[in-house]
Amino acid sequence: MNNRETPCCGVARFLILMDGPWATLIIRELLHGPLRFTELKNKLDGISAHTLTHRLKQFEANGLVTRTAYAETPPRVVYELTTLGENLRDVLEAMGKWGEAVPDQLIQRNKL
Amino acid sequence: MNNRETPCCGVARFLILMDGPWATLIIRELLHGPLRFTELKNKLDGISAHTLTHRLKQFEANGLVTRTAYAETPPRVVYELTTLGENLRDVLEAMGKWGEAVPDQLIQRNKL
DNA sequence: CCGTATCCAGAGTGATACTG
DNA sequence: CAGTATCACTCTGGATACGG
Repeated sequence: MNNRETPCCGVARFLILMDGPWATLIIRELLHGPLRFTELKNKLDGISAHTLTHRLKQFEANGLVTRTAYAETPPRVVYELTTLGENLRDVLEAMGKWGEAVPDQLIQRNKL
Repeated sequence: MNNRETPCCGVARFLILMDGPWATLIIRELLHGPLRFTELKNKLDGISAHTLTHRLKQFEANGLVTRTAYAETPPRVVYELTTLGENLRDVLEAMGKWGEAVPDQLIQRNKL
């Protein structure tokens, strides 16, 4: 699926950047506005600091999120979507709309 | 992220059903119309029979795809989207639209 | 508060070879 | 043609403990 010159379609490009189950969930939270590390961690029930750090760094490297650290004590770090990240809103909304129309039983059968 | 009574938002529900990098790509191919196993495998460059079988079975179990086997020699099996699967079109289109707007350099830096 | 370091488990996937 | 079986690898992600 990878290892080709340049991904043909936009769908594949989306998938490369939004890799893993947490990626989309993190973006969703940030669509409501900038958040601090701990706020993000609290909202994303079940995510580990390890994973959150990893995903946030990847997003930052890919230009979807900006990281702003304030030299205070205690430190304060705020994550915010870039324009590129903001543009994911349409995709997330389409996902959400579809997901809400899915019968509950289907979700139940798959690990949750 | 999982192990809660019932997923709160539609986004999470989408992610549960569309798990793994190939899931979305398979659906995208089927949006163009029904396809046979081998046709699907050829269009999805790099996918193994193993993986394709797995994903297809999962889709079938979740009611996103129907599987029709014709008792012929050689056998012919056709996969087709259900209405639920068809409804993913909007989501895929949003993804594609976003992905096409992503600068090439970002894609290059991540394994491809 | 905001991470990082390390170790480890599990899922998804690929390669290969084989079957009805 | 349409899978299945087996093995092994990679990568995400959790747990825990520690550092700035």
